[in-house]
Amino acid sequence: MLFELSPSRQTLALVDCNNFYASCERLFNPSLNGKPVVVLSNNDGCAIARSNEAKALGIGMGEPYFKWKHLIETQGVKVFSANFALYGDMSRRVMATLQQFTPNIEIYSIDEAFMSLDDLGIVDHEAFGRDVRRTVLRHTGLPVSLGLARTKTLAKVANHAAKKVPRHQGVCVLLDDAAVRARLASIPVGDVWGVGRRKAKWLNDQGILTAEALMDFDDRLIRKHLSVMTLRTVFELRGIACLGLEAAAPFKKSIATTRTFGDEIRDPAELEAAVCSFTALSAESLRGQGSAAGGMQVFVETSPFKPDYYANAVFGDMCPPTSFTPALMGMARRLLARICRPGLSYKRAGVVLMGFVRADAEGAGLYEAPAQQEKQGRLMEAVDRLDGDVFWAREQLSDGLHLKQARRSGRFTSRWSELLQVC
DNA sequence: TCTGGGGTCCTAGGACCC
DNA sequence: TCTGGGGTCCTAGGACCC
Repeated sequence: MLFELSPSRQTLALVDCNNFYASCERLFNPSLNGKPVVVLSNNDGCAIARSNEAKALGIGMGEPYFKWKHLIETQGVKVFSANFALYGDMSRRVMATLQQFTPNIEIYSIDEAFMSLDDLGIVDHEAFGRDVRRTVLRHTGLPVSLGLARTKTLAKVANHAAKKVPRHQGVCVLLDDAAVRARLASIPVGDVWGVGRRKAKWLNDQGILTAEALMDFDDRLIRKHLSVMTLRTVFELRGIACLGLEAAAPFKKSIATTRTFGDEIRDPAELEAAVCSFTALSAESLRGQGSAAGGMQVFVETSPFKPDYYANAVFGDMCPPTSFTPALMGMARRLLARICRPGLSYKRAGVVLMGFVRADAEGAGLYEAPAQQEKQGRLMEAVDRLDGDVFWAREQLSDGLHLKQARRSGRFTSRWSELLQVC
């Protein structure tokens, strides 16, 4: 049997910050309250967060800036370059507040967390939700919404309702079977967590339009035409928990640093410097989780919106696996040399680390003398403590990371270097 | 003129093996 | 007309999420 088939008795809450990045900008600039606010992606390319007022103007998620730029003049839209240092810091404050209610939380993304409510002795779930909401607002100034339900997928549904249905005022409890069914009937199948555009289209073609219809659909057809993941989603809609709370942050299996450049790069030395910067950032994150990388991918790309598009990627093996930045940079440069064609203007590049082993595992650094290894480790620790204020020599050539960020707000909460325009 | 970044997982298909 | 079959491993590409 694939799954335990009895309905779940657990209770989960999904806490989600409302329009997170836009709310963070408002926090330090109250004059933005009530006005449409949009936060842009790197290079000020497209919208990645919108206040409710901005959504009401029809500015879509991921919509390119140039398409709605005119609304700045006509509708008074306030626009900001992404300030990930600020958002990361605010996220940590929100999560710390949630952890005061229970240590059993799963930080799912920068602005979302699942809380296990079992063992808390909650009698009135609605009142509990309101308490969490009030407390987070008081501690951080950020508005959140809560959805309470028996499974993660239903908690997502409840959270959606908490945001969209005014009478819920940010808290929706969905524990009763009849209430679940009624709610699912009002939700388009494409809005269900785990059902993307492609699966929604297939389901619509089968006559499945709502989450309720998906809940009642044929398991065998789901398994045959979609995937086991989608079948899990269907079970979760039925109140049968297939996805557990993952309290410990899982080890990443790959770590990538990639950027689209604000201005295209023609000079191979500059491209190399940028790739070295990406390597240093990925390596820092790698050491942060105590891993060493056994593999690396480097890729480059010209603008896909121009003729003579060129994209290429190459893999290399690190033997033994390492987290030592100079060794990783050396590999990155060798790989880049194999795919970088002179004369082209590059718009995007990236470094992906993979094939991780624990940094202290046997085999990691097997061929380095122990004294050498220890020296390298101490050096990297010292570098990481300096928190981005150190530049590797080859990075310096890159003059930052070639990002355009015309409208970034101040670093209200961070001492991070102004030079490194990354999260 | 101007279109993000960082992840995970599944599936299909080929190579290879017995 | 013709075909063994089943297993594993790897990779590329797709789909999805925030």
